[in-house]
Amino acid sequence: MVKEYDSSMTSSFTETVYSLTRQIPKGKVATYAQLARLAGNAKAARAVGSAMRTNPDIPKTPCHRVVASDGALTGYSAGYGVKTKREMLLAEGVSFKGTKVDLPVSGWKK
DNA sequence: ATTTTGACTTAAG
DNA sequence: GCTTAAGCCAAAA
Repeated sequence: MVKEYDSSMTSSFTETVYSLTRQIPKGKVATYAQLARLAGNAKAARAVGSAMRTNPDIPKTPCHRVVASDGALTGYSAGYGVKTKREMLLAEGVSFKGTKVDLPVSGWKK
């Protein structure tokens, strides 16, 4: 039997980020810096975005719930870009402040 | 192994 | 409030 590596056991910074992203409750949003910090590297916010860009599975990893440190919606590989991202968050009950997310209200944890 | 790039963040003008 | 510059880390070429 060929040894198949368990996708849920891969030890990588990116995998950790995916796990955290899946833990984001609906109607809430987390920032890249937040995930980076929870992943172990507070300064790896950029790497978090790179990991998301790899984006293995959309329904499995709600990357649309991840926004910039200021609540601004950045990039998005699916749909029409940030446009779709905003619609998805809005549909989940996330509060918006103009073009950005109201972090104090819809921010993940506090 | 080295270089490039990228869905970031903060500071300064 | 927006733009530019520099700093940071990790994955891909």
